[in-house]
Amino acid sequence: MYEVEIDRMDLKQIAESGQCFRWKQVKEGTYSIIAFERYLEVTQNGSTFTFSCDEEEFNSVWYDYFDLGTDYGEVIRDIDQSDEYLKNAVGFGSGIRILKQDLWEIIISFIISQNNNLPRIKGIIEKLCKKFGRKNSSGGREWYGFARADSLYEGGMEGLRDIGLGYRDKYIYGAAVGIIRKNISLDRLISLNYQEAQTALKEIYGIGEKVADCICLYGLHQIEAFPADTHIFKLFAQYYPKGFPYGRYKGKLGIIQQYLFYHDLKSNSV
DNA sequence: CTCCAGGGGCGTA
DNA sequence: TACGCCCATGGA
Repeated sequence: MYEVEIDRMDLKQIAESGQCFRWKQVKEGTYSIIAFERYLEVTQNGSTFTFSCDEEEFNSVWYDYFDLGTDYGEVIRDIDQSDEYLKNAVGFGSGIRILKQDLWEIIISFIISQNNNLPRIKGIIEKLCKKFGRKNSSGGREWYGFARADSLYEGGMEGLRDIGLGYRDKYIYGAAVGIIRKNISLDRLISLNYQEAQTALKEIYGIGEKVADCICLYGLHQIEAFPADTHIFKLFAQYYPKGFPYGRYKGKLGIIQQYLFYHDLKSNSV
């Protein structure tokens, strides 16, 4: 157990912001997280967070995962105060952070996300991990690591039947083949800048501009990436008829996008 | 450039 | 019961 004070972080907001698919609410204020072949439980009480790991693991793994080195307050303070819609959206999701997640997991997760809804995405990923992930047990609990490329490769296209991927199955299998045959290099993607990474990702079968931007933002932490989906386009048409001020937020558009997306998602579901 | 399939669940009428 | 809509993309 490790207890720490963290400003501007809200587990519920992060969990529901559509960037992670393997968080589960254990009880009010507590979430279980599976990432990097580790199982973590975090409890939030105001700005006090209790991590189920020790201090060493918190510092070496989770500090980075939660992007605790970035001052989101600075981003928030820089918002154009005359932009009522954005100001409202930021106030609504001010505890959101852009997680630094595993690149392979993000590539697969966001290929699955295309033309899909959040509950179904989570269900598919859970099935994939159960079948192709490493089985772990800790504290009398059983959990699966993320689906591994080599396991997916060995399973072939037939292995993906009954997962519910639909037409996305060939993209997932293709990505696994790409890793095994070294046509896709995760290390190389990590070394590229945003534009280069986006271009390289779009060359992967099943990845277009939208998914490439999601992978840049959530898997490579390129915070200038601005994934524009139907939520964003609708909101732009309604609230920014003269165009969204992209230039105003250059270099941190990804964070701005997350506030807008989360606000739209939540305000439409209530 | 435009059009449309392809899975499947869910909200809406 | 039907139909549109999903954090789109590839292929015709």
